Formats: sequence, structure tokens, C-alpha cells
Amino acid sequence: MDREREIYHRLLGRYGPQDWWPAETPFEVIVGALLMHQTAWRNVAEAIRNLKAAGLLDVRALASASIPVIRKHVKVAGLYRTKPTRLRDFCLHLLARSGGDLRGYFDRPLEAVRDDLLSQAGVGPETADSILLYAGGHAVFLVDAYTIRIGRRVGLFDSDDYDQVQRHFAARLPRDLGMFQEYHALLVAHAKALCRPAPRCEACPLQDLCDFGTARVHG
DNA sequence: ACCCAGGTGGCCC
DNA sequence: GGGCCACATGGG
Repeated sequence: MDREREIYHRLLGRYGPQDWWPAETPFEVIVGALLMHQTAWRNVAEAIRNLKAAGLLDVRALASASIPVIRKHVKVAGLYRTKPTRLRDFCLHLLARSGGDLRGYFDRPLEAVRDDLLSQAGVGPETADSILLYAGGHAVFLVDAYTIRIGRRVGLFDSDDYDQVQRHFAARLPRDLGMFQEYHALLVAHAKALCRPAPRCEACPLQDLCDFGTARVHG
């Protein structure tokens, strides 16, 4: 079996199904993705709760809210000078593009939607792919810093380039929405549990795949 | 008092 | 095209 599949099954066996991303609606996924940059999920969740309590977890409501009001609610998620504008502008774009109808917005070929997402401020490859995968029902392999850390530690690749790493997995795995959703969630679970910057290798399900004795970089 | 967190965009060369 | 850097809060 390819190591990419082997790793998936080992992580699933260890951590179990993760049932991710934690959100009630596709729009909530989008808001979370935009707030998540370089921020602990705990703070993102609090910001989302604030928005929800204020009735702002809605495309039209957020599109017409003022920046200071949005900022008040999302400040806990940090980067508060950039995130409120990105949130509002993204909502304005959704309205202009599809009248705020997310079903219609995502109902195009994956590459077309991805390009449209990437055209928005604050949406880079990871944010675009997390929205496609967890809100849009599109099967893309989502890469993040954890994916790269773990992939390098177990020697799948040396690259830290997003597109290269994504192609690495995509070329070795079946294109399956549920599996892609679960794989990413499992990598996050593993990174948080054991595969930290300072790894805890005891009882690691991937221990035999790692090789810390070589010159390989394990950032 | 550090360092890190489920990135991105703007510089600079 | 690759290599830095600021961005900002809250928790370990």
C-alpha cells in the first residue's frame, strides 16, 4: 500500500473519525476559514459565537455591517485591522456573484470556483481549499503547516511548497470528498497530539516512518 | 518573558 | 521565483 494511504489508515485507527470542520452551515465554514489565519481555533470559535449572537453570521447581515462593529466581535481572533474588511468584502463578493446563494456559488467546476476564491483578499491556497473542501463539497486535498510538518517528518517529501505538497497527495490518493475531509482533520489531530514542533515520539503511530537521524529537515 | 497558533500579502533581490 | 516580514490576540 502507498504510504499516503497507510498513514491515513493508521491515523484513523488511532484517533478515529474527527467529524470536522466544526460548523453548522457552509457560511460559518467560510467565516471560520477567513478568521483562522495564524490564530488558535479557540479564539476563532469565540469570534464566531460573538458574530452569531449579534445576528451577523449571515451573508447579507455581514455584508452590510460596519467595520467597527465587525471588529468588535472578531477582535479576539487577532489581526483585527485586516480580518473585518476581508470578511465584509468577501460577503459583498458572494452577493454580487451569486446573490448570496452558496449552493449556486459552488455549483461550478472546482477550478473555476477555486480561481474565484483566490481572487479575493485574504484568500490564499489554504483558505480557498478549506472553503472548497468543507463548505463547497469539492474534493481537494487541503494542505496546511501541519500537513507539511508531518509529511516531511515521515519522509514523504522535502518540499514546503503548497502546490507541490498538494500534488504529491492528489497523485497518490483516490479523489474522495469524505476521505479528503477526514485526512486533513486527522493530520491536525495528530499534529496537536504528538507531532508538535518538539515531537513526542513515544507511542506515535507513525514512529517507524520517521527518521530523525538523517540530515533531513524536520521543521 | 518568551514562543506558538489549521496564512496572506507586500516587499526586496 | 524564492526569502523575509508585519500582522495581533490569547494560551502554554
